[in-house]
Amino acid sequence: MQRTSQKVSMAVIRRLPKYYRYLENLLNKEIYRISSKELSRIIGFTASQIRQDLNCFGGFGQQGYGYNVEELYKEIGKILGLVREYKSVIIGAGNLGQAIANYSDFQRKGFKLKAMFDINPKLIGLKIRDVEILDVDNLEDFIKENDIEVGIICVPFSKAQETADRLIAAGIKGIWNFAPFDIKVPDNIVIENVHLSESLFTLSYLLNEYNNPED
Amino acid sequence: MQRTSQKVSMAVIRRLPKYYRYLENLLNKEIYRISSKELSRIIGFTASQIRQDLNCFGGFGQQGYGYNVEELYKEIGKILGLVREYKSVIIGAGNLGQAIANYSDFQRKGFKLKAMFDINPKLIGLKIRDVEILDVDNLEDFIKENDIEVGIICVPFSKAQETADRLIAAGIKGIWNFAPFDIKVPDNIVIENVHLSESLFTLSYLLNEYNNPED
DNA sequence: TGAACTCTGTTAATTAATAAACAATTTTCT
DNA sequence: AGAAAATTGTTTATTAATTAACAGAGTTCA
Ligand SMILES: NC(=O)c1ccc[n+]([C@@H]2O[C@H](COP(=O)([O-])OP(=O)(O)OC[C@H]3O[C@@H](n4cnc5c(N)ncnc54)[C@H](O)[C@@H]3O)[C@@H](O)[C@H]2O)c1
Ligand SMILES: NC(=O)c1ccc[n+]([C@@H]2O[C@H](COP(=O)([O-])OP(=O)(O)OC[C@H]3O[C@@H](n4cnc5c(N)ncnc54)[C@H](O)[C@@H]3O)[C@@H](O)[C@H]2O)c1
Repeated sequence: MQRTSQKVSMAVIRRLPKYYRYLENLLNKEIYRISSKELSRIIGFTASQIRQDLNCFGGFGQQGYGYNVEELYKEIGKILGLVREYKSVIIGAGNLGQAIANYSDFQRKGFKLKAMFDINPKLIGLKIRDVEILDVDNLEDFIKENDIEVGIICVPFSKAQETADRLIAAGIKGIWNFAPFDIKVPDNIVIENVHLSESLFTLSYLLNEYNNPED
Repeated sequence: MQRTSQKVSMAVIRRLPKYYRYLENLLNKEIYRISSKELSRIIGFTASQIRQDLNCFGGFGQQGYGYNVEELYKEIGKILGLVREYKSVIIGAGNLGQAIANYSDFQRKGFKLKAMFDINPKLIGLKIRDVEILDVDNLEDFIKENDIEVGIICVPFSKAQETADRLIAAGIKGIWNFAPFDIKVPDNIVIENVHLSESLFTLSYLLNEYNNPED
């Protein structure tokens, strides 16, 4: 077990959700024990990296045996903070906002959607899966009154920063942003920018790289 | 200019779309010249990294002057392969598939949506922005007849790999996958897995890290 | 025009991330 | 029970990524 709790690198942190997903799959297959070597084979990281990653948070394995899948799954869930609920709201109830609202997996992992907000009168008052679309004018009041912690930004990119600023002023703790804009937040606020177009353009690059081999 | 065209690292490649986006913003603000130092200030990478990244592909700047924004934007567009069209299809016309189909930005960057496919008879025959939802039974024929290059997977995770296999067998070149499953593809096929839940769980981790400072 | 200044491209130095190695411990099997 | 095999946690080595440094080329402006 790591004694000195020094800062864990983002590279490690971003691998944790992948471990979590693969462990969940193992449990669903009723596999209750796994070695770093075998996990390496299915997840694609080296066994060494898996052991080192996990050891950033504690010694969850046992020499000669490996890891108990259920225990490790629970531990990583704790590390990721998936052991409690996060009251959340979506701002921008358009195509993407509605798609996310309709997606139950995030709710099941603790992200409870309490309301959606929009500026378009035609959308205000509608419900998506029991969650009402409210007038964005009520955003601050709702966040304060309901102790909302997470805001999911699905507004056009030109409104993304101002929406974030309103969320932060109202007391939000974290922002999940889908607008193609790098939202700036103060140090005590957590931001995760998604940027789907960057993923698509990477695909585009790789498509051409293959067509024009440079080696 | 880099003489030997050695392999560019994925770290660099994944930064290119960000350069592209910021340069587009600069052009919209009618800024036609920029130094690595100033770009560093607005994009958040070090000036040194910017110069080194760009130099993987050529000497686009000029000593004493900086970079011509329009020229650099065009060059990166070429590098990313955003100078031609990619005929694409979406498989899975549910919440996310429809949201992506309704999003015009990707089309504007060259990703032309030619059809959507679903297994649900209630959806088959409907149109999203002039694009028809077809029976997934016709997937292979459509891809071959229309020279489709890119498949966007929006089916449930349990159908993701088999959908990919069908796409590949039919001659697709690249796959953009939104299902929470790491799709395996042969070497000559490009895959970009999105994994929104990994992004959300990273946010969750960071929310808790802040609450339990470890330093 | 020319001196002072700017800024790139590129190499060198530093830091971070990944992989390998291995002692210590536990399991497995006879 | 005891030897052989397996597997972790952790240290060390290696590779990759980032940052710094700076010569040389080009710009700016009096
Ligand atoms: N749909 C996609 O597939 C997709 C993909 C990548 C990125 N995005 C990004 O996600 C965001 C949403 O995309 P979309 O396709 O859902 O767009 P959309 O136009 O369907 O929805 C945007 C919604 O935001 C609302 N809105 C506008 N200003 C607002 C404000 N100030 N406060 C509250 N609501 C406001 C609009 O009324 C609209 O309902 C955009 O930034 C887009 O660039 C979307
Ligand atoms: N909606 C989101 O916000 C979101 C977020 C993250 C990930 N995802 C992932 O994206 C995928 C789609 O999500 P969704 O919310 O749109 O789900 P959805 O259920 O709304 O849509 C899935 C669609 O796929 C169709 N389908 C099922 N099997 C098929 C097959 N074999 N061939 C063709 N079509 C088939 C279904 O009929 C349905 O219309 C899922 O894998 C989901 O996990 C969605």
